[in-house]
Amino acid sequence: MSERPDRIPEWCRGEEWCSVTATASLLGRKWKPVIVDRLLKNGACGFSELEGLINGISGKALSNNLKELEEDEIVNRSVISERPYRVEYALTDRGRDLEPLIVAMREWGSAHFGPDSKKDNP
Amino acid sequence: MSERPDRIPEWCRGEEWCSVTATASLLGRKWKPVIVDRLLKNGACGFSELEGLINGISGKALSNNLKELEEDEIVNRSVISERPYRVEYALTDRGRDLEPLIVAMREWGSAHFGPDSKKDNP
DNA sequence: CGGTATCCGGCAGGATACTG
DNA sequence: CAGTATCCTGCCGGATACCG
Repeated sequence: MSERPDRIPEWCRGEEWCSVTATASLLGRKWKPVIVDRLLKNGACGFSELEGLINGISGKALSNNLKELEEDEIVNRSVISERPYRVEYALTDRGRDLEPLIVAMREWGSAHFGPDSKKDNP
Repeated sequence: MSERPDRIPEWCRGEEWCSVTATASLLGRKWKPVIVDRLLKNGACGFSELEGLINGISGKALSNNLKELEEDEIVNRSVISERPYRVEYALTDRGRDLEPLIVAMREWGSAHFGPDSKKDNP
């Protein structure tokens, strides 16, 4: 498949300052980072399993986002068994490389809005 | 202002697995991480200056995103001078705390789509 | 179980023109 | 310079119903 997913803008080529734009183009949606987070923590998941792990997501949104993540080679989908029908979504290498990014999101989020976030002057 | 911006969903409260959702709610848009990236690299900027640093953004999008980032206490806006009219956007402490996250985005982006990204087997 | 089809609303964001 | 106003588009995503 393509080295450069269509989701990354055409004008965004190589320049160092473009890398954030490129990343934001692939992950900058409501659910994508959360999906990657759950796959990092739980390993490969089935569809409904993933749905259960993500509070508030609708089946359609999950389906669409998984499809795009697959196109962008962040997630890999494989059929595990035919009867009963079982599918598994797992991170690719590229997807696993997102771990530091997701960890940074977790930390920033819980530092500022989490259970033990310190107010202005603790 | 509010500890928990409205943009973070109501059901997202404290639980550790919510921190990614919370962060995605605040930054998970097309331009926000890019804006933070530019402010990190260039320091405080005026409006047009920032517009020039961000390839492809429209004035309206920049205006809207800055307003939201300000509401979420990630960016601070201050009027520098009245004649000529000058404004400056700078990161708050909370905004500066995003640096590791933005750095992770830069690194993932340039590793996978950047000028010197290695193909599958270098 | 693992989705797709359809309908539908909202909002993000582009273009352009205009203001103080 | 630093925006706002308006118009208009497309996509995102929720709800629901249905399929193999």
